[in-house]
Amino acid sequence: MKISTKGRYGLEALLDLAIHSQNDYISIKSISERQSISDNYLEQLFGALKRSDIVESIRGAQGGYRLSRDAGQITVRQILNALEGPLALVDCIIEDESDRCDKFACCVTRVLWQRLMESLNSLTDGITLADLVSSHKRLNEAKAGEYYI
Amino acid sequence: MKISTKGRYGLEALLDLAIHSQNDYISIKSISERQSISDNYLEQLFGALKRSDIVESIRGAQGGYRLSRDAGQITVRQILNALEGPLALVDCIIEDESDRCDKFACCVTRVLWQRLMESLNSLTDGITLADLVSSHKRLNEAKAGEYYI
DNA sequence: CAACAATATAGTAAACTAATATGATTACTA
DNA sequence: TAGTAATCATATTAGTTTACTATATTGTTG
Repeated sequence: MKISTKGRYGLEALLDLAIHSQNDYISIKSISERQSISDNYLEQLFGALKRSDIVESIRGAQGGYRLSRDAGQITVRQILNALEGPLALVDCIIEDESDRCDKFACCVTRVLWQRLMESLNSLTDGITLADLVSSHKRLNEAKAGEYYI
Repeated sequence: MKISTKGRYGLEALLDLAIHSQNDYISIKSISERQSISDNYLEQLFGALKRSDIVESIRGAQGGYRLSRDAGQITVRQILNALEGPLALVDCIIEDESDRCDKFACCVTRVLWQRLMESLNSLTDGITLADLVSSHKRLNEAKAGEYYI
């Protein structure tokens, strides 16, 4: 019941990007170094993020990635959907999945899985990358404050 | 981001048990046949369910399993915890896990994973096996009704 | 004792994950 | 225009996990 490193790393990398880019393009390499994630692996993730129109890129030297819109317009749900697919705990509740079973017990529990997915969806819909950025800033200030004790 | 067959099969098997047992002991084999789940595999799941005090058993001929308390007192959360562990989407938010990372981006997203877990917890806390049973009964009646159209 | 059923532990093939590797393409800079 | 820094696209792989299967043991009933 874990999400994979795709979702975790991807979210952390996007947070790094949102913090370090002021609308300018940031290279995978610099993100990879700050967050200690393999740059080769990050490239794959950013490929998916680009296809989902969450980031845009410029190739070549001095190229890189930046958010394709304001951080406040990018939700955690969009990010996780791009990297992990739908937040469904079982396959049979995904729209285009047709391999539904016909056991009575399955039909009953399906409603349950659906409710869990909806709850994850609405929660992640309500949190944007901008929220994470400001939560990071608050965390940083709190940390800085500790030195004065 | 899927739960494993442990949680799925286990929940379906318990629902079957709740429906077919009136406080009497039901064999794994009969559940396995009704739900088409390998009986050998179900035995493992019921082992875990017993250790979590969700079912109790009697060995030997005419033995089997039954719920260790009223279905209304058994929550979906208890069942999933027994079979899948805590509903944590990442490891670093589990109480007894000490392998916390120290990357700033991770700390910020940790709060997010925590909120998702809490939401799953409170939702599954509010649904009991008895709820699933009655939802099954309603589904069955609706199905029976269809024949009269 | 024979049939039945839970209990416990070990083994395994297949699938999946998390990378790694390789090479191509593109664009900026000097 | 040569060199280099970067994205882009696939393929490969080591390791892990999943979903069972197998085997043996213990206990219960008739």
